[in-house]
Amino acid sequence: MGLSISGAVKKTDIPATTIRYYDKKGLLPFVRHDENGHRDFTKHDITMLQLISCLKNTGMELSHIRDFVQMCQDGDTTLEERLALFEHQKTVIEDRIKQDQKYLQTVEHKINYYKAACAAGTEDAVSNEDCE
Amino acid sequence: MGLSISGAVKKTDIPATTIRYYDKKGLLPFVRHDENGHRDFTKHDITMLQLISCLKNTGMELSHIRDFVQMCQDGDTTLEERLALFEHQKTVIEDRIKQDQKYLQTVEHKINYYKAACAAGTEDAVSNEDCE
DNA sequence: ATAAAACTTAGACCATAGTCTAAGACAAGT
DNA sequence: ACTTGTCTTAGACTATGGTCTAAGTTTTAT
Repeated sequence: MGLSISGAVKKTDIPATTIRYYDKKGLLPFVRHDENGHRDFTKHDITMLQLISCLKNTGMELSHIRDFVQMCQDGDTTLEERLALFEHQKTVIEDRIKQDQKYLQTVEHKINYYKAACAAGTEDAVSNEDCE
Repeated sequence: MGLSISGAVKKTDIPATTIRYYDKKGLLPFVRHDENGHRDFTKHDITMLQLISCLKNTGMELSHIRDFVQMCQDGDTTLEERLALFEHQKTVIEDRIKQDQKYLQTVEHKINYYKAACAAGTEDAVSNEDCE
C-alpha cells in the first residue's frame, strides 16, 4: 500500500481536486486503484507528480505534460525526445530567470522612486529619470 | 502627436488586441484619443504600458494592476500604498527566481539522467538516484 | 472616385486550468 | 445500526486573459 490522495497532497502540495483533474486529463495513467477504487500512490507516482508540478510551474501546458508522460509510458524509444524536452525546458527557465532579474531592477527602481516621493510628500519632487 | 496603437505595439511588444483589451478593462484611463477617435500614446503612456507588462509578467492579476493604475491617477495620497505594492512585488519576483533556480536543478538532473539513458540505450541502466 | 490601410467599438467566442456539485461507496468508531 | 470521514465519478460551472467578428470611420495612394 502506498499513499492515499490526501497523502499525495501532503507530499506534493497539489490540491486533491487538481490531482483528480490531472488524472482525468490523462496526466497520471500510471496511478493504480486499490480494491475500494481509491487511488494508491507509489513513491514513483509521487516523484512524477512533483516533476509534473515542476514542468507546469515553469510554464509547460498540461497537454504538453501529458505528451511527456505518455513518452515515459512508451519506454526507451522516446529517450532522445525526452532529453530534448528537458534541454528545451532548461532554456525556458534560464530565460525566465534572466527576464525576472530585469523586472526586479525595474521594481527596485520604482521602490527608490516611491521612497523619494513619500519622503517629499509628492511625486512632483522626484525626477522623471527615476520614473523610467 | 504621440504614437498610434501600432507604434505602441512596436515599443511594448504587447499586441494591439491586448492593448485594447486592457483599455476596455480600465487599465489605461490615461490614454487620450485624437480628433479621429484614434488612441494617441504619449511617452508616459508607453512607460506605463511597459510597467503594466512588468507587473503582469511577474504574476500580478489585471484587476490588481487596474487598482494600481487607479492609485496613480489618484495622486499623492496613494504614494505609501504604491510603495508597499512594489515592495511586495519585489518579494514575489525574488521568490520566483529562487524557485526557478530549484526547478533548474531538477531539470539539469533530468538532463544528466536522460543523457546516461540515451548512451546506454535504456533507462534500466541508470540508477534510480538520478531519477529523483 | 475608389480601393486599401489603419483605426474604432460592442459583444460574442475561446482556451486553459481548475473548481464545484451531486450522488454514491466503504471503513471505522459509538 | 448509524454517523463521520475519506474516497470515487461525471458533468456543470467559473475565472482569467485574451481573441475574433462585424460594422463603421478616416486617411492615403492609384
